[in-house]
Amino acid sequence: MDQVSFFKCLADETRLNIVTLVTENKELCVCDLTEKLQLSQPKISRHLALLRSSGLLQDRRQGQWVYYSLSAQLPAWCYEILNVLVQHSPNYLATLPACSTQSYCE
Amino acid sequence: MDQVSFFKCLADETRLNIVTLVTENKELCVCDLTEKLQLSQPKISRHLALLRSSGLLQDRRQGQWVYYSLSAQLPAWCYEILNVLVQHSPNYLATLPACSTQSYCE
DNA sequence: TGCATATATATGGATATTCGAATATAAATA
DNA sequence: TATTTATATTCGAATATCCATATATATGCA
Repeated sequence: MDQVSFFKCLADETRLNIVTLVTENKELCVCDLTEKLQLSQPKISRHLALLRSSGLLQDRRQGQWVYYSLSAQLPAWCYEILNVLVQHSPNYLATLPACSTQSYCE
Repeated sequence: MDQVSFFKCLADETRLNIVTLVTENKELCVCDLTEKLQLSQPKISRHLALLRSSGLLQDRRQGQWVYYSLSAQLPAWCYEILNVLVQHSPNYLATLPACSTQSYCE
């Protein structure tokens, strides 16, 4: 994970929100993110694919659900920056609805 | 300076190098950067304009030279992230040639 | 004023990014 | 097996980004 790739991951509002939420919550499934961010499933999924192929996130399938978390292989400076991020993340992220994790989290 | 704009500033190799060098050196003129990064003057200038209009850098003209430095108005999290950056900046930045600050720094 | 140096901007083309819509795949369950 | 739920991918269009080249502006000095 080089620095430019890392910042490209964060240089989009959707991806920044995804990464912030995943960092705060350790692990989230796709429908959690779809619900919390109120965005379409393909949009979330496309950004998750980019974050995964960049090496920032890792995924884990459990039954029908796929859970995303921060990759365990990141260099230290990535974690340091993400820590700064979540400590200064915009307040609205904290007020997003929780997810029932069933039926597209409706 | 919102987070997405900040990361867009850093999501380009040229701009990342400019910001890292300026953070390390407090203040640099355009020809310093042109020389250190071995890039064309218009290319450097274009990226500097973007960094200035984003509010990340401020400029100061002294005679024919324009000196760039980090904006003094940045939120704390920006400085924190930039500190992480310079402490983990790739080694090659440290070995770039110095600038004689005369005649396009030749 | 005229010229050299330092920096900025405009133009247009190439490439990359982002999106919505449609569709595909994978697992669970009836 | 057929259906439902969860997730992923493809496609084309719109937009954004980046670059090289050419040119403009600003300052200093003869």
